Amino acid sequence: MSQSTLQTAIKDELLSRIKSGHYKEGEKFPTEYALCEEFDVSRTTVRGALNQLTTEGYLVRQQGRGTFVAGKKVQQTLSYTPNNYAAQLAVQGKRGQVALIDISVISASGQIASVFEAEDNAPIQKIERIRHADGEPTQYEVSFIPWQIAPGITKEQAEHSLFRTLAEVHDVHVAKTTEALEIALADEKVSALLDCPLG
Amino acid sequence: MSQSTLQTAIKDELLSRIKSGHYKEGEKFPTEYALCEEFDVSRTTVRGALNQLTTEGYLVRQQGRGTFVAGKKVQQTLSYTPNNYAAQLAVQGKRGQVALIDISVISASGQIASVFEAEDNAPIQKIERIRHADGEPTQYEVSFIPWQIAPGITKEQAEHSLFRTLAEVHDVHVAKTTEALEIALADEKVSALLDCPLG
DNA sequence: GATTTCTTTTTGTCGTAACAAATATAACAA
DNA sequence: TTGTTATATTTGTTACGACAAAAAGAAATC
Repeated sequence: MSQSTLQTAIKDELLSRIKSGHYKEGEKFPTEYALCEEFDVSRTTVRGALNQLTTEGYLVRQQGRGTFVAGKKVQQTLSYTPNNYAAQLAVQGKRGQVALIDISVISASGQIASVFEAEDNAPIQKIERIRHADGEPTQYEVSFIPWQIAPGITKEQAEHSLFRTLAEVHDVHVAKTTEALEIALADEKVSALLDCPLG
Repeated sequence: MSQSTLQTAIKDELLSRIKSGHYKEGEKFPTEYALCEEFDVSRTTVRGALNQLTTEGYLVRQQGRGTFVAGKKVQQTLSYTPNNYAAQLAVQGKRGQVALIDISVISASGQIASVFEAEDNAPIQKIERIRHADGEPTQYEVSFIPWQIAPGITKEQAEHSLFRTLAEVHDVHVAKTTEALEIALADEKVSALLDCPLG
């Protein structure tokens, strides 16, 4: 079946269970030891699978309490940004374009951390883009999204399913990603942004 | 110093070295065993630190070759991330909330002015908001819109237009998502953003 | 009954060890 | 030189074990 590793196999099995609703959302998930027995593997392997699912946003773990299924929550929210913008433009009969200026991962600090109620140094993705309408720039936007919410893509996803899912989706066309994105050391940037006093 | 774990301590140390340019971008990074010796810890711990840095986009690892500092050319993970958003976004649509943090008018300067090809001191509307999903903050966003393009966006409109457009969202499609790469002038950006004078 | 204390459960961290898999390097042969 | 083969390096996976830390639950004490 799974030509990959044990970890991945178990992860896939658990993921399918989650999606099928076998485990109720928001509540209990089998403990590590329970899974060790069920799959007859070591705790290392189980934790590997659970950690993958956690970073991808399917599970939430808490020391001393247990592991919980994360409600479908978040991946959807992001859709509003482009959709909403497209809707606004459609009303005006214009066509939209989005130029990605910079995308990078920074670590949470100060106000950003407090906004998301995240720990310090939690990875946060920062996206800068310019929206165009009919060729003219209309909006300059900076977004901060916690890494857990929009988890980084996994190796598999990057290799196969990504463009397929993109094709299956609406008419979202993604141009090739050619060049270099700057991997900022963006701590300075953030602190600069944070110095921007709010009203 | 670091009251955290060994992993985190080593991760922070390595991260500071990366940022300080101690390790050249795009190329060699010490091997796991080398780091084991240097810090006198087990491979488990070193790998923990390295994996953190990898998922945060600072390192790229390759079996058989080694670990490398993620420079401008090795950014597979990050470059795919926006695609991932696009993929995930179109899959489902649900409800979200938007909290308006601040809306104000600033005068164009530096980077902002050049983005819009506007004169200096041209009025620009600045909007800060936080997007929530299921009560949890998922995105912190700052937008800059020239006054001529969208004159007089009031607080009410900013809060309500979203929900109105949400109704129309379904068949509206994102026309195009291009990724334009600009390398970056990060310093000017920072200072430009710093300049934003609030009322 | 309410509070404190102990015990149990569960996840987090760190260590050791062995092997697999992918790559690089060196040695050798044609 | 070129191609092949063998060897070494390096990261990936899995196992086992021990203890720490956090939370929940039970028991004891006031």
